[in-house]
Amino acid sequence: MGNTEISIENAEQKILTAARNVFIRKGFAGARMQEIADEAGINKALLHYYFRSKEKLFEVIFKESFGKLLPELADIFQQPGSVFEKIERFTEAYISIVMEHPFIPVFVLSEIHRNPDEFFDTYIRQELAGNIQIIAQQFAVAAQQGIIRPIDPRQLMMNVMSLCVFPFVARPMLQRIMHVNDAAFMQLLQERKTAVSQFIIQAIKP
Amino acid sequence: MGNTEISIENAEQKILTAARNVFIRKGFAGARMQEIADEAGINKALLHYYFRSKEKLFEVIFKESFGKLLPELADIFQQPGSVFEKIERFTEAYISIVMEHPFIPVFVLSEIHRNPDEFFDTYIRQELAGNIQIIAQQFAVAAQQGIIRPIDPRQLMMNVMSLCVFPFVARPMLQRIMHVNDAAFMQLLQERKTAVSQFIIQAIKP
DNA sequence: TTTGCAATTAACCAAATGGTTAAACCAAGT
DNA sequence: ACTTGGTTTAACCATTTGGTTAATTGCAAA
Repeated sequence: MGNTEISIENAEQKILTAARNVFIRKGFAGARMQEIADEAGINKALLHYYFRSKEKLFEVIFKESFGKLLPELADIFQQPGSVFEKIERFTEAYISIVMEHPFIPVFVLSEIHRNPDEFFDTYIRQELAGNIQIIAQQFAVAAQQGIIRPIDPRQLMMNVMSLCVFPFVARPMLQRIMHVNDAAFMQLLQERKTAVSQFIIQAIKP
Repeated sequence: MGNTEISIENAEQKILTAARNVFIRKGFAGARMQEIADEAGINKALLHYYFRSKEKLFEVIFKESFGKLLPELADIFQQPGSVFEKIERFTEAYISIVMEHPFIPVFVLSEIHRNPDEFFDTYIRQELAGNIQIIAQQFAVAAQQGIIRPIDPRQLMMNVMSLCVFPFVARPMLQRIMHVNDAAFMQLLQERKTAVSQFIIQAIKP
């Protein structure tokens, strides 16, 4: 009966999955090791056997999640193309990736409040800081050349981020406000991949 | 020496101020009653004397904060005016109010994850649910009449909210990314009051 | 001055929590 | 059969935490 592929997960995987869910529901401080153990169907001591501490466990999950997002996004503004193309690629990539890992923005949000400096030093300063300067510069140049309407590049950057991130962090409220179930919300996000870039481009094209 | 106006706060006020700060820094689960007491410069038992429990204390602060925002926003879409005017008023009002109470969006965000149903039932369903339907309806009608470009009203609503809320919840990261101090960030928010509505209107006008 | 009542505190408590330990389990190798 | 190694568990521990209690303080009315 060879079938240890998906049906039977090993303890480590079960822990990671359970921990991810609990951390999402409760946040870092609110999460309980016992609850994670219960949800994983294993003994609490096993958590510490595989991952030394609550902090370490969270770190593993956080890095694993966030590590998926950063490189792909960083890449986009390196490659050639017009500002419009880059915005299209960025929003499409961000929403696509995060649709498959919806917990990432919530984690990031909670981390930047819990530990802003360490978060920034660990993930942003090295991997993104340069790119962000480049993006702002590209926006500024485009505005100067009349390729896009005059706009503070920092406001534009905030706008792009806002439109991508917010639906994921506000999802529990948005679904209730708009009376949409999970499937319908995923459909909205699907449409949003192009809706956001169209919205932005319409707003900034001369 | 009559001067018990501002300089000398009573214990209750000191507690509320301290609690607000600690809840912002640590979130509900991460906040410690002892830390609040220390920051208020009073004994921990006094917290329970004035506010029965941690939950109650948080509730008082949350309601007090959120109560400032809701009525003013709800009002805007009731009053007459074009869609454009309403968007202008909404973004201006939201950013203005929240600039003076920057903790509100963070509280709301954490509450909709901690207790989505209760939050929705308590604050949204009664006070805003109707208005939100009205807004969506107004957007839909405007699109149909060609007053604004064709756009899914739900996407447009999410866009408006995104652009207003995000800078406040992502502030610790944004300031580091953009290398701006508190004063400069406030200046950015100040400019954002009109920048956001201009951005939206530019995006949706035919 | 005394009484009374709200405000404030130190000391305490039970429950919860992250983490540890020593023993048991179990599959593979000999 | 027996050892060996990683895996898993039950029981335990020290500390933290929200909350309580009983005593003290301060102050205004009688």
